[in-house]
Amino acid sequence: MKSEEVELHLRERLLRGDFTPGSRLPEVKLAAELGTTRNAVRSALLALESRKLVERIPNVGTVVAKVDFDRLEEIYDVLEVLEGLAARLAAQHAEPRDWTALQELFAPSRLDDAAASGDLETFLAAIDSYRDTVIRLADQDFLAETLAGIQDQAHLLRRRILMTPGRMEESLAEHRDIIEALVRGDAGRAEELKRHNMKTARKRLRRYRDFLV
Amino acid sequence: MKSEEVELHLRERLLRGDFTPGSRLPEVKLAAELGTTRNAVRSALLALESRKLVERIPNVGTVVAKVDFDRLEEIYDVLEVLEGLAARLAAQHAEPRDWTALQELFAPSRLDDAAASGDLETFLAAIDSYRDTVIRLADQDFLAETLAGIQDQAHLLRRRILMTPGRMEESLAEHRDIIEALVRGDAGRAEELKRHNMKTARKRLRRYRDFLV
DNA sequence: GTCGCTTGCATTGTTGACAATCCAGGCGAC
DNA sequence: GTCGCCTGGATTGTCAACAATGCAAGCGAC
Repeated sequence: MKSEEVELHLRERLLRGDFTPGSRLPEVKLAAELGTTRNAVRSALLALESRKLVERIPNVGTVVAKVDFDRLEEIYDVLEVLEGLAARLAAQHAEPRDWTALQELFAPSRLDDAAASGDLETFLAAIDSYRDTVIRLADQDFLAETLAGIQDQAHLLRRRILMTPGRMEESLAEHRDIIEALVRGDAGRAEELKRHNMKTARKRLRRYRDFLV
Repeated sequence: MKSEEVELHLRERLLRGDFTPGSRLPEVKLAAELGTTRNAVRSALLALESRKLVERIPNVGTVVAKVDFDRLEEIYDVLEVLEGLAARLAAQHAEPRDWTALQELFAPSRLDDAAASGDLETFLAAIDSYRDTVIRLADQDFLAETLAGIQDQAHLLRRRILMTPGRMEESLAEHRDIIEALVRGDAGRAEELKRHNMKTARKRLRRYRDFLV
């Protein structure tokens, strides 16, 4: 198992929440588990540190990054303008027919059941489709990379925010509005609506603060 | 010389433009130059790769990152919304008296000579003061880190854009407007003006494309 | 001349052993 | 009992030697 595979593997597990924040990630143990060398694990952890997914304390060890609440609010501020930018660029670059798949996915009554019953995985998959489509149509590699790096850090919280009462319905309605603006090619409105969507997420982050952390 | 010192040292030189893009950075040669070990250089280069300042080609070597023009336009799109965000947050968080130093620095006729005579270093120092002040007053660590990482990648071009005819005067006028809005605490206007400032920089990037690369 | 092969060099990649560091637990002085 | 010291174990950090890789120059066949 090469260093990059180890990094990918660990990243998956970290994003899924398999490791509890603050728990230790000893190089030798991981190397044994994954059937690889300590160095491969080591450089993978080094890379994950630069993504802020783990924290390395010199001569002590590596621990899973803790979610700092104030920092998460800051992350959402940044995400707001960047996701808004992505929506704007996508609206500018795309043709109406580029949106058909997304339109169908978010068509009336298509996702209402998932939202009402709290089917997180289905709903998350839909939101991810939105993201992937927008980022692809925005056609900006640098923005895509930047967003990916930031979203990694907010990934765990995102799931929990969606689990707060009524969030899926709220988010669903907001995304339907956004997509409508995107299809119309109304870049300014799409940006505005996406930023609004991030703002409402951020409000919940603050409101349910004690439950989410 | 420890790995982090090597990284800092190389970063300085890369940002100053000491190495021509595409030139090679052999681990052994650098280690000898800096009086350190190959390992220290190696991990420094690894870290610089994640900042996109150098490019590492497996089994071949490390080269100074080339400036890809399309990518730089994308970077400026992202910088536009993030610097705008920083200005907005700073205007929201700061008191009028927080701006006195910046006001004095950008006071009428203070920087006009530097702009007119093309004194890049003086002018850059002033712009850096603006940045530092805004980022400090915005008081958001995450935004500061994100911006720092991105600005590193655009640093070389920034100097060249300022050298295009009339840019310093243009930028000076724009910054005076921005600062005026900041002092008034007009967050929306400050954001708008800073974004405008980045847009005019981006226009020059495009206009002088062939000269800048 | 040019194509393909080979050989040598420069460079990075990997490995294993050893050094440095930190932390916890135990032990003794008071 | 508590404070301070010390020691053992766990973990990361460093190093030097060796392996693997890729590139370019040189050489020969045609």
